[in-house]
Amino acid sequence: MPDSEYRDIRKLDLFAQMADDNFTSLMRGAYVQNFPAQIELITEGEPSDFLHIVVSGSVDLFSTWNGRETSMATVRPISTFILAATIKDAPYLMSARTLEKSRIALIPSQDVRAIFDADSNFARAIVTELAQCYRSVIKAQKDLKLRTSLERLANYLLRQQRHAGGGAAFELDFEKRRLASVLGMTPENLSRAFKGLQPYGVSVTGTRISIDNQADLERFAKPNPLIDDFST
Amino acid sequence: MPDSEYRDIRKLDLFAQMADDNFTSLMRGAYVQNFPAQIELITEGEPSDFLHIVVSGSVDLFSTWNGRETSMATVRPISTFILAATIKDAPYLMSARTLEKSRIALIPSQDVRAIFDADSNFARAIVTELAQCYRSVIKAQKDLKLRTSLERLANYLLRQQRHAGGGAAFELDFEKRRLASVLGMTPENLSRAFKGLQPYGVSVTGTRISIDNQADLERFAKPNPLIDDFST
DNA sequence: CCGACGGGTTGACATATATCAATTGATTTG
DNA sequence: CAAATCAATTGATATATGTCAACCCGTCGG
Repeated sequence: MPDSEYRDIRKLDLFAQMADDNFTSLMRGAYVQNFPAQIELITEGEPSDFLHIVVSGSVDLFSTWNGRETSMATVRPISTFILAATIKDAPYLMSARTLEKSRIALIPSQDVRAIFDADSNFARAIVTELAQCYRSVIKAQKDLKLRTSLERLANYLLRQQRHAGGGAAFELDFEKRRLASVLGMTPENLSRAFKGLQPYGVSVTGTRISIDNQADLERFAKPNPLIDDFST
Repeated sequence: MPDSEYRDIRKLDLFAQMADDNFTSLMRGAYVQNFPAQIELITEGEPSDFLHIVVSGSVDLFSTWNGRETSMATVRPISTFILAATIKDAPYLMSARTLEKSRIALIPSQDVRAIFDADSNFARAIVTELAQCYRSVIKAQKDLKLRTSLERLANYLLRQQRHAGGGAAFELDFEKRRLASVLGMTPENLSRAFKGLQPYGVSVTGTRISIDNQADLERFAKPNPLIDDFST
């Protein structure tokens, strides 16, 4: 593993505070690999042998049932995924596939569990990370159960806008069919939802979004920190 | 706090393995209180000063947005709620109200965080509990995004049946309007959904459910451990 | 006993969302 | 360049779900 990557991983909240030698021994068992786009990294139901870290590229977490499929989340550098399965030594609940050419680090789950017991800073970081993940899913569930698809899209755009720096115009960070799945609707419906937001000053050209009337859109979307603020 | 309650709480997965004196000091700051039915214990958005434990009775976790409300989960004895907010020292994402006369133990959040650092067995238990909670929400989200309301009801009935011992007839454990909210539908729709399951051998009399054709219902519901199995 | 109340149900209807088919437009590929 | 491909869009239509109003039927308190 190149030194720069090693340092990037070290800087993750999950690893930043732990003892040097614990981090080193965690990394000793780890390996890093490049994957092309559209490769299925893990499949739901399989045992969770490795904690995964996206070093570069991006990964889609999705689930299937009865022939249907839905996107649950997107993982971007640098962060981990399937931490909960690793901790519980339980089967993956979601599958993961690369969205683009990606570099993934794999840390044996048993090493993570062992170092957890040995390093209380690491333990605290894992707990914080898990609590964060839990709260994110709760927010997503509130979004799904309390809002219509039009409201979900409106709030998604406001979040994305803020994430992109807050300017009136910004880019969607993934293709619309995946956005539709993340928001819990069909691509056709997303297309109509964008039109439905035109009266509130939203215009779309390809992946470029422009919010021409911030106040109007916010009045419609009614964003709420207890749903839309990812940092708390 | 009576001795029997003290021992019951001690037996919780969360506290079972921790050192005696740590448990004692955790309980020293705690207090237990009786609440009547329909009392709002916590309100979303407020700071999370206490970890809550339902000793007896039951508690509804719910959320609101823009005048709408939805039930997120029901907490029954003996288990904790809002662990994640306590750990992160962040605002509650959900409100909680007693469904019936209930006895609730309250442990100051800062004590939980302090003992976490001092007791690695407690730390591990918290991580396991949080991972469990996280996975439960992921399952709930898959249920919501991948299934129709009829399918959700069918699978709920199968889960409830198993929970009740597996017999052909069993009782719903809460009122239908709340069940509707938990399943993400209106009471009217739930009523129709029950009718929609009649062809699969489901009959309903008040809160009593009878599954007359197990195989038929399962063929329709297609239960899946990665969504419906709460233990993994 | 009566009447108020609340949960549950039902029917009629409105709205939201999905589905299917066809088209466009951009990109890739031979 | 032309054919093939695929995401995105659009229109027509079907299905799912919500809303509103009415009603039923227990329970509870006067």
